[in-house]
Amino acid sequence: MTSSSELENAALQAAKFERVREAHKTEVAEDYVELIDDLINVNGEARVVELAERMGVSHATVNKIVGRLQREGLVVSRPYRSIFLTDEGREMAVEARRRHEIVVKFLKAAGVSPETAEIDAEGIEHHVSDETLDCLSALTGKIEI
Amino acid sequence: MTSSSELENAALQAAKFERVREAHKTEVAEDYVELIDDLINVNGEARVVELAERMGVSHATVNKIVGRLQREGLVVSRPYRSIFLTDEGREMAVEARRRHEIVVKFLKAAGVSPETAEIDAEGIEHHVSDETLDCLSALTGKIEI
DNA sequence: CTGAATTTGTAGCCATGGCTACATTTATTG
DNA sequence: CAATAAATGTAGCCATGGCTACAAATTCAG
Repeated sequence: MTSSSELENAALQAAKFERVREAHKTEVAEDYVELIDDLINVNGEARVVELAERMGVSHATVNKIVGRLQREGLVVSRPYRSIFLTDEGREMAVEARRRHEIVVKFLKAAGVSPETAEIDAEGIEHHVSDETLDCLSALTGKIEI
Repeated sequence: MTSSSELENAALQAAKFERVREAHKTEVAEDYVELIDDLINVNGEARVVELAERMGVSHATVNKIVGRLQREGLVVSRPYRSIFLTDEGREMAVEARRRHEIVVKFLKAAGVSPETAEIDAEGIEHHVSDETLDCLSALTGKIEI
């Protein structure tokens, strides 16, 4: 149905790509928000330097992105102070971590090495619908038995 | 290991995000090259209008991206003519389709509806390592039995 | 074969997320 | 407490991938 011999409906196909582009917009936000939450939980605060180090990016880039997150109401930050999550940001972090963990668990259960599972999950988690997430959970249970 | 109570090594974590960013760069190329290959196989040629329609994007955007693909040696195009793949482009298309199909098959086998499977696969396929791909194939076989 | 429709190209705008370089503020230490 | 170190902020650059608007070429009708 996908490709090869027959071409699917153009509008449907366009909708899929549209969806992927949409997901990309929230990916960065999810990753940052989740990391900020982790840092707050473990270190007691989230600072620009550590975000930069853990994201593998310059502090200038972090600043820019934190600015956007603040505009979008996910984060609160005052100059030269550490970064906090809004309620909305915290919700997003929780949800992101939930997805992440489901995907990682599934991959490991499927026989993927822990290292690869972590790496692939980082890319996959943002593109998994609730429906698929449920199926992965269920499958993880079955495999483990 | 991922998050919650303990923070993993910063360099490792950075490497993962680095990897995801890297994948993003090739995503667009893979999607276009695969679609171009499909169009050539089915319609005999790939034209800008149809790429635009199927990607859900303006023709100006397609033009810009095709320009990049040509700079990168994946595609050949002359003004006002249809678009062709280079050998490298064709290889990328074949590989992309292979991944796509493995992911879709797996998702369907896992109980995801065909529509959702197609949608999610579009986002997932670019972030799945060879190791994971092998595990998904194997798992698909087991589930089907 | 000419005129209209379609397709393609191009220019110029925008936001994002990279970067370096430099400025400023905060923290540390002698 | 002053001087240095570290962290943060800001400016300005780049490429990407969106867009609209307009220009040019090609195709299709009549």
